[in-house]
Amino acid sequence: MPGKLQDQLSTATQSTMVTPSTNRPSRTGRKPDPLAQVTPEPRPPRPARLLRQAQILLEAEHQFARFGFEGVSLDSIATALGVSRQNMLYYYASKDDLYGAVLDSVLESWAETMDVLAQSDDPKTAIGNYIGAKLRFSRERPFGSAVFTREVMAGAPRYAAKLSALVMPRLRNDVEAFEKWAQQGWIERVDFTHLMFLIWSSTQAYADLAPQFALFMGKAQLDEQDFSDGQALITGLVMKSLGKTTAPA
Amino acid sequence: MPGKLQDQLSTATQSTMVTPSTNRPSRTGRKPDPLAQVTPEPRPPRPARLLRQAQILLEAEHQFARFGFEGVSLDSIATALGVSRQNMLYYYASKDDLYGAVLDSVLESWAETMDVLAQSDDPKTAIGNYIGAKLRFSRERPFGSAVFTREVMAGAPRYAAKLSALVMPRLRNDVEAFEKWAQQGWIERVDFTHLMFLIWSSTQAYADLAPQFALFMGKAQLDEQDFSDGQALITGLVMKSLGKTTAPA
DNA sequence: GAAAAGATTTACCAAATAGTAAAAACCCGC
DNA sequence: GCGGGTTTTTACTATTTGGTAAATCTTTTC
Repeated sequence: MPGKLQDQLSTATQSTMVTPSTNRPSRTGRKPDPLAQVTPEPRPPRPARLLRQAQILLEAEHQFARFGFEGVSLDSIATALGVSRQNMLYYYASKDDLYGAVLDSVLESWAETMDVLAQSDDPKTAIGNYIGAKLRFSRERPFGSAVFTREVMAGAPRYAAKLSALVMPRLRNDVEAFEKWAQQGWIERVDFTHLMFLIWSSTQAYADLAPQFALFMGKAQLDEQDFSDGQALITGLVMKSLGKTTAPA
Repeated sequence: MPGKLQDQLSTATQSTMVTPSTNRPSRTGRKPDPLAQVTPEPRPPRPARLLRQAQILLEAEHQFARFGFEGVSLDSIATALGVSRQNMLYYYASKDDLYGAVLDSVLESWAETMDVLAQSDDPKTAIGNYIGAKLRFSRERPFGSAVFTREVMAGAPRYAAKLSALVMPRLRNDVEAFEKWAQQGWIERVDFTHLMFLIWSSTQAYADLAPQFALFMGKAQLDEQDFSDGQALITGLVMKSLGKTTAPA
């Protein structure tokens, strides 16, 4: 699946740019150009490097999703990629670094889907788009989704700050969107906080618990039809509970 | 919390009874009574043993819930209990044994709540009781709940058989209960499979994601009010989606 | 084509981990 | 109090793990 890798390439690039900690300092400790101390000018990384980083990130995401941080060894990631652990440590200086990079890239996409709700004025289309976006994320990024859930379940031991900074405001924002619509009389007033919890958990489940869902349905994995069935069910439930789902004029 | 421990004591007892594998064979390998090979007569374990087993099980449940199987060391469980790892291995012969015992005891309670749905003829009360039972389980056994979810998320690498045997039939049974009510015209027909997924995941979230929910609500942990708010929201949603929720006569 | 920067390999290490073996201490019914 | 089963402790192992140091390719740049 080269497409998927390509998708993540940009993320890897960005991640590298943002966190230069992955650019190991040269072992000699000597500056390459002592005259230009103010501008280290860390010349752009080669494409091959970005590709490797993306490959590592992808494999790490898969493994962290299934076995969690402690359950994955750098060796198992490295051998899965056919490289040596030491070589991998050249790209990500430590296991924590790698894990952080995975979570960064996941959280970025995750946060985007949270923004979908408030992007439309009409509650009906907004909610539909929102649930659709969250389920699409579950379908397209199931491993990343699971990494995220695992981190939350563990009490976010190594990501509490970013979670608070990225996730909480968006949750709050979404609740406020519901509140606004209720105030305008476009939707029924229910407990929007818990409604968000329900939407969050039920859509997330189509990533985290998908294997179990599939097992129950007697198939190897969920197909597109299952996802759209789930979307229809969830959307229908939420819509109906909010009563008047069409914005006037 | 001595009450909680007491609650689990029975489970531990039962678990020991059911799985005599935790009763280590005597190190000599020599039968204590060569005349009575047919009736080993494994004299009832002392109360102290059961207590210890229950303590170990409880602590293991807590730690496995947060960090998963691979993320927990026997030492960390043992030191948390103030005993030596080797002593703990006397009660549970291996890490897998211990993990299996935890999952056994959790799954037993979990399966019980699944049976609540089909125990009433009236859909309204049945569904209400069911969602209530599942949320109570999330509240009273959050760690066990999380262990279960973690196992499912990992693809049930060491528990697939029991999951299929215990969970799947119950899920199926619950879906059938919905189907029956629909056939009798008591409830609206929706996709009951996905409805079960929604109920499962949204109630389970009040255990697995509770810390995150609490964080969002600006408190240290969810209180009883939050759980009943959640129950009201979920129940209301499901009820409304099923339309006619009162059984005729 | 030589120097420099980038990438990979080889060698090594200290800590942690699950598990084994057997001696020692303990407890309980008689 | 004594003998037999039941715990607990002590001692030890083999393996895995994340990480470091430095030598050795390999590629780019001038």
